[in-house]
Amino acid sequence: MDKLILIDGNSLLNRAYYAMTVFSTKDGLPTNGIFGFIKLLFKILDDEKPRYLVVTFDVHAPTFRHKMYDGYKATRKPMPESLVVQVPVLKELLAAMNIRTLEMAGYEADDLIGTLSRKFPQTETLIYTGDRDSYQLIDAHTSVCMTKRGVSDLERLTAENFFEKEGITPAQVIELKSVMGDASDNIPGVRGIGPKGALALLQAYKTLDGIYAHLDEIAGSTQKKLAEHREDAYLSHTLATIDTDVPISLTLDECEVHTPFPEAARELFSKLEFRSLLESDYFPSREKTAVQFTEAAPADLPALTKAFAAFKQFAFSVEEEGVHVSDGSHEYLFRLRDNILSPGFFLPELKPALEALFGAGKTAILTDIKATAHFLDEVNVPLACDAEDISLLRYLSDSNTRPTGAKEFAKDYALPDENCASALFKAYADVKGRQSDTEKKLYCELERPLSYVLLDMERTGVRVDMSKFSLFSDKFKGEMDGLSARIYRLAGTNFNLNSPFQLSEILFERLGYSARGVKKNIRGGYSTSADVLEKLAEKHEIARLILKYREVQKLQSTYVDGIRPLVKGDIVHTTYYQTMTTTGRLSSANPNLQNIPVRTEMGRELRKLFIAREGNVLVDADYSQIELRLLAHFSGCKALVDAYRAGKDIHAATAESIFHVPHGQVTPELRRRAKTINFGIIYGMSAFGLAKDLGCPTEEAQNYITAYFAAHPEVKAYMEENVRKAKEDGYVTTILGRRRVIPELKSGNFNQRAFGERAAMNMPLQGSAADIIKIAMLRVADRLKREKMASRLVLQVHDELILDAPAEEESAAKQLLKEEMEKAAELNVPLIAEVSTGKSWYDAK
DNA sequence: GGCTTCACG
DNA sequence: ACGTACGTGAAGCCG
Repeated sequence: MDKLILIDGNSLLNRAYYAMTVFSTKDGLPTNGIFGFIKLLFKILDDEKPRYLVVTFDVHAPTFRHKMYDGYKATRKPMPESLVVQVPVLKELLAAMNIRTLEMAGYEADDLIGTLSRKFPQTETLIYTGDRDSYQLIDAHTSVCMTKRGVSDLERLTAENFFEKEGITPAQVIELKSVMGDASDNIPGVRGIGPKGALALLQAYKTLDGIYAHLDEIAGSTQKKLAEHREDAYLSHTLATIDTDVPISLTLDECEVHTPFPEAARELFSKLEFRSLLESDYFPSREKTAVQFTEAAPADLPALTKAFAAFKQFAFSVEEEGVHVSDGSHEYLFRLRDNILSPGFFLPELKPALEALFGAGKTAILTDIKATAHFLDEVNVPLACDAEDISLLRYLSDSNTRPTGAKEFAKDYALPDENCASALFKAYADVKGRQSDTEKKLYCELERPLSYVLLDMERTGVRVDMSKFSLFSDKFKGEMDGLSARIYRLAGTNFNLNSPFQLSEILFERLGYSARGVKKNIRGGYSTSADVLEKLAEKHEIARLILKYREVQKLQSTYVDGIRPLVKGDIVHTTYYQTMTTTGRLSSANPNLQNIPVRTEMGRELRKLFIAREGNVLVDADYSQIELRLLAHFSGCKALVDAYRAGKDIHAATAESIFHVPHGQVTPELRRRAKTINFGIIYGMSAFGLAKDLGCPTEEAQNYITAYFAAHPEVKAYMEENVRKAKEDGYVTTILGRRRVIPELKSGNFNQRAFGERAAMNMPLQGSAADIIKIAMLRVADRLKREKMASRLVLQVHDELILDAPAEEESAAKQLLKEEMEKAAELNVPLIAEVSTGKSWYDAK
């Protein structure tokens, strides 16, 4: 007999959800319920090998099964938002797997299951649910698998074993419930009679009718209760009875399970990051790549060189164990001794082969052009051919992805590790195939060319004044010694000043300072962050000293001790990451040269470390308020546009309009506040955040926001439209069409959603500024080359570019830099770059 | 390895 | 009705 499986979708999804901790995809979509559900589904398929299977769902439409009973299900807890969002995804997944689902407005899942179980008596029917009502459906061809704890722990109840386990017949399930009721379903039953009483009555009289037919035989209070609640009992009988006559037009054939599942299902599984489930037999095994795999040795070198020279398109990847090269039909691995990429060993021998491989006229498929070029630099092999960068391609299609190596890429394409370079072929074809026109343009005209500019910047590096390190180091050490001694004396004890936990003990326990309103840390200590210390500093010398100590300690550890070991000769080479941020900005690391201090004088002094080469000057240009100008541009806000066109001080102008101050009468304090508010706008301002920054009550901050939006209605409209559209489309875009998908907007968590909204407001501004400076970098690099200048781009700090320029090129470089930066975008307000020069970064400001 | 703190735009 | 600004990288602590 063929088996038919009926699954109560909502019930099992619910069980699966609560059976495991909530986890999500990297995009923030919770998937734990779906995962558990599918795991169970696979187990059912494995164990039962059913020919037919249907998953039913409730439709939460206004019409309920029992309209006449208003309180029905009123006591059930609402589904948590992180489960609600999983329902449509599960349905989509089942559809992709070609699994029949069924839902009908006005009918609960158990009505559909009840009907189906009666509709196909020629099958052996198994019902999977967590709803005990379904026991009434058990008959000779129908059994119920009840979820116990978790999802995979199931109890199977059949016509044979049901009476033994439950002490009643399946038919009596309804009868029992009519008497005892069910609080979770709001079935009243007979008030005052519980499970035990109900069971005893049923054992004596079989049915509800039987009980009432013999009412006079029943003793005292029970009789009284039964008589009083007769109506409730019969209502309950109706409520508890599953409808087995729903008009369903579904044939058995339509319920057939077809395995393996279609390719669409594999894609969705992979999107949901269900990698372990993809290993099951329910997915067609991918065509084994016909790639031959060779562990190549230097002895083969002449032959290899010849073979490599013939490759038109090839994938190349450097891994821990060695170098992989593949032309799609043959993959070579050059194993490196002791897993160390040591340029002194083996690699130089490979040089002729690598030169042949990366020769002009070919195409290299890489996971990272810039990193590969650096690798080739070690053996002096030029990257002379065209190159494709899969990381950049993927980043442009989804900036939320974290950078990964070739092996991680290969995993997504379900190929074995040893073929990782061959997998890059597939990855490349796949990513390229999905590319939109905008992405293509951004890739070909912006990001890929930029990676070569960044490569040059990294190779060039920034010159460092080595003699300054020890001067700073000594100065900072002296400061810290003095400060720590005074701090320990005030504390009355020595402790680890760098431990926030120990510090909080000293401040809030030993010294007993008020911890009112101070945030607690995870380990129970109070926060000792700068804003907390600043409050204490009004009264307490020790807090002032700690703040000073922290500042010096930071300068010493991060900038002096952190950077010094990274200097080669007198040049420091940072690494720019092009696929790290969600907005399109670059990031810088090892060392990070994008956060060199500037805000305090002592910190700013560190910029004296970064100097021009011998006989050169640093030419430094930064955009003036590029994000605010972009806001003016995008929103068309008249006040902002007019102010910028008139060349006004924008923060003063903002102050005038929101504080209603006559022109020219803005105090420095008001201007400072307006500036903070302007920043707040760019960040997707909240009253709370603004209040924290201004150090004023939240209500006051809210008033400022209200005043700002009253004076700038177009900005308000622009922000609202951004959020609205982001919610509709799921993403926001920049001036060049760069996308950021914001999955948080769909989150069930309020904070996550609010975060998504702020990100939706900020990204178009921050991202467009990033786009624009990238254009400027390409043009600056291009012009320097065309004009055969010796000036070199050496630094990018988000809205700032720095050239290391020979003294004789100084004025040409200044002009070129300013011009290209300002011409990089045409906005409806002026785009201004302010340029200055100096021997050091400190002087060039 | 996560948490806290803090440097920058 | 819920706790916050947007985007990064690095250091030190602590388990």
